[in-house]
Amino acid sequence: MGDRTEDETESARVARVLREQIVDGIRTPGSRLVERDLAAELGISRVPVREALRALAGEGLAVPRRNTWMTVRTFTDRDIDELNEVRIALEPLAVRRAAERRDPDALRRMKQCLDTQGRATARRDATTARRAAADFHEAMTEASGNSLLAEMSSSLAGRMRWLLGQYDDLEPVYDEHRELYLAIEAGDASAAAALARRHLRAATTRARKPTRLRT
Amino acid sequence: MGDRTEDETESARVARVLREQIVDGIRTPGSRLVERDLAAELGISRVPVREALRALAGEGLAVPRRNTWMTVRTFTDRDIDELNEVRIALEPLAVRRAAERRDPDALRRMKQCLDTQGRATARRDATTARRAAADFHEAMTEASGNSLLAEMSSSLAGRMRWLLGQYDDLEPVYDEHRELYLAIEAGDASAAAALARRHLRAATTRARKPTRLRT
DNA sequence: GCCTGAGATTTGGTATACCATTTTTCCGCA
DNA sequence: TGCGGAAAAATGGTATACCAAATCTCAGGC
Repeated sequence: MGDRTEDETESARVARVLREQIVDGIRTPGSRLVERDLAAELGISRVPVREALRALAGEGLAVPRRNTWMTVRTFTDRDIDELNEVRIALEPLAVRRAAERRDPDALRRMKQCLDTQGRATARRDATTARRAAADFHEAMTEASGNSLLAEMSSSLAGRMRWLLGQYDDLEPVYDEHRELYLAIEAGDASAAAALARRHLRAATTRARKPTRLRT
Repeated sequence: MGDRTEDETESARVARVLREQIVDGIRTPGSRLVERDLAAELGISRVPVREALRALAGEGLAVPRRNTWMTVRTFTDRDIDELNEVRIALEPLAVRRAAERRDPDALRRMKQCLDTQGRATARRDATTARRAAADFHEAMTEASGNSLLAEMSSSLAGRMRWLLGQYDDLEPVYDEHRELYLAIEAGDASAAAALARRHLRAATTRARKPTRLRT
């Protein structure tokens, strides 16, 4: 999918491909990300690969070392806790602002993501459901009207998509997103913020279970 | 200063130099950042300059356009409000955690920055005072023990340094930092969080005054 | 005088090449 | 057999070169 000649730079394309592979677990945590090898693999030169790797490092999906190869990040329980702690600081604010604004375009985008997520969840299409869930979060932070807040959340998107990939039961995620959307659409800022906090606390426990099991 | 042969990559050095020039206003908002020109100016090739510019764009100090030059970011009142809104979400959390941990090393680093800031403020050395104030914030978020939180704050550091450069009276900033430090050192998490919120509200009004005056 | 648009110029995107540093390999020795 | 350590290989950092796209300039027409 998406191999068309978009007017996307090679660098952006490579970043997208690698990000996908990392969050989907195709690139296993700890494995090397060697500029030359990736360039050869993708049939391009090192320069765009290099830029893509820097971008992934910025998103916390790749770990750079001095003068040596990067590796795919290994997420720990502590990383998950830190991520959720930051999200609990940012997302209730985002949904509160979104509920205050009720921007029609933003609401429409959220609704679209939500419906896609709902359909994908119903037919057990985990990949699509996860992607739609991530898109919903992005649309939500954009609906806040605070572009910096949206930018910060977007820099967490990779980590969040990885996190979503860790658990299989995606129904509760859809249900909670739906409640969240309804509260925002209704303009109930306090309720929306409360739901966001609850959603995040639930996400913490959901994520920890499978991680703990394979210890 | 700092022209020694550190084992810093050219790319990092260029980023540091440009960041300094931007927050100090030597590169005026809206002015072009042309890879070739900067490379010639610094006597190096385009590659490290390119990487530095990407980094600055990530920090929100440079604005990239499609297939064209970047420009130095022009900050608006709205940008300031958005920045402070995000800081109000993140920093009280950081100081709360810092007060709960009271890590001796972290406290020592904070104290050191604070003292430097105090001395520089007393002798009206605005440049040093601003840098020390920024370092204090960084030490504070690191003291939280949440590395992601520290990373997020660090990505805001450039914008914050720009913001600090906008106002001249640095004494209140020092006073508030000192109170903040004392609360954290005393382990009073709630007081520390409250002080952080107050500090940020004060920062908003301080920053807006000079911006408004030159409208 | 002002718009238009085609050619010249500027500029970022990518490819290739070389170098310094780090990592790996593997031989000789205890 | 295990352990330095030096040579070899791997790898990121930087420089240079070329290309396509965007921007700028300016002559020509209204």
